[in-house]
Amino acid sequence: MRYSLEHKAWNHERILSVAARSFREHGGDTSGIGTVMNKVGLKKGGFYRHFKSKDDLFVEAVARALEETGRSMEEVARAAPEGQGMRAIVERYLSSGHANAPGSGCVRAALGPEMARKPVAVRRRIEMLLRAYRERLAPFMPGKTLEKRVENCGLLFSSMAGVLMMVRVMTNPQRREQTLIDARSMFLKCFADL
Amino acid sequence: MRYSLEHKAWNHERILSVAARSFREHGGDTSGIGTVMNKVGLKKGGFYRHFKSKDDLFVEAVARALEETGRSMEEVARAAPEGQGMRAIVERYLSSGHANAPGSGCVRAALGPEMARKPVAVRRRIEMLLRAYRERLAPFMPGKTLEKRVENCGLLFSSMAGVLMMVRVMTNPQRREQTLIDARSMFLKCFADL
DNA sequence: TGTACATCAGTGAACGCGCGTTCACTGATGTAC
DNA sequence: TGTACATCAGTGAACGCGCGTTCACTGATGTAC
Repeated sequence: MRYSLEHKAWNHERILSVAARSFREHGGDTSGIGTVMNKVGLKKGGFYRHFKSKDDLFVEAVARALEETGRSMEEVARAAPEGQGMRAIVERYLSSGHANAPGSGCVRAALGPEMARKPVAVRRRIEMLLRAYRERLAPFMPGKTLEKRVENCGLLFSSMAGVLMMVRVMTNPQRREQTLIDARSMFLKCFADL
Repeated sequence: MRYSLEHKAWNHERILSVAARSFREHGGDTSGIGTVMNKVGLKKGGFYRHFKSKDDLFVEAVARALEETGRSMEEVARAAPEGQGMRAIVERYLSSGHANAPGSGCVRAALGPEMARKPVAVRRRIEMLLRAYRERLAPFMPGKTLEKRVENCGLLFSSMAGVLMMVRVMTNPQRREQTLIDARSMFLKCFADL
């Protein structure tokens, strides 16, 4: 081969990383393959050596984003005092930092409706990723059974994604922050005793 | 004038109506001006006699959608027994019917991230529309003061939009319905005593 | 060890297409006289 | 009442542009002998 296997894996990684950020920042329809490839330092023609199609890249970028967010949430929950995992998650998710950095944030809040419009085949792959995410963070959720905790995990993150998404529409930083404060206390109160 | 004033107003209305549906169904970036105009029965060149730009149409379509959803929610809340307004709203919003009809549903769940990516000038206009919506439905919300009810209205609809959006990603109708049921009882429980 | 060949990541040009926007023009109507 | 003119919603063609995808080709490397 012309390039070593590590070389290819490395570029694959970089395309994914740039796409995951670009899609969340500007939307999937607005981020072109050409732009992504140029940012990586390659020409757009080379894209199809790495991915079957743009939708294929989309799914892998969603996977990457969910893995990152999931890891971040898990870390913050583990670092919290005993029994305060969910509080830590809510506070991290509904933070100004998260609201101001969609490119490295939760993919639900950035691409939710776009995911919903994808063909069934694409959505099925995304569903599996979302299930893995729910199960990963379920241990920190309230609920008597594991099943309940997984369910609550889904509801909590979907709801918070909606709030984050609408906070990002707001133009006034004070109002954004105040809404996040209100939302944090609302979610902590609501999900404390489920 | 070539056409009467009513004629122009009527076409303006129809462009808006088609766009509001098309944007919510396929996304703003994916619905072209040409497609919208053709669906109305006009050529795309005529678009600029009615709107300054596509972003201008976007804002007016959001306004139209929020007005429709707001009216529907207000109706359902008024029709409910005394004190059951919010319950009726939650049940209508988190219904299968709503989940299956994004084109005529809540614009937050369909275009939230897209709105968040618009330039500040556009977002400011949308903010005003959202405020009007919150104030319209605040009477049915829990909260000791009007201010609290308005705030809770914002949080409730943002959260529900997140859930609706993620339900639309799901491919299995049973799972969609079950998630909506779970979400309804969660929101009713949470927002009952705020 | 040296040579011939196969592999394949990346290139660059091309494909057809639809995008948002502009503009000279049309022609039916309303207005002025 | 009849005529001349102004208005302007809608047309159709053009603008430059970027899109996703395909493909013949390049050329450095790995493999086979």
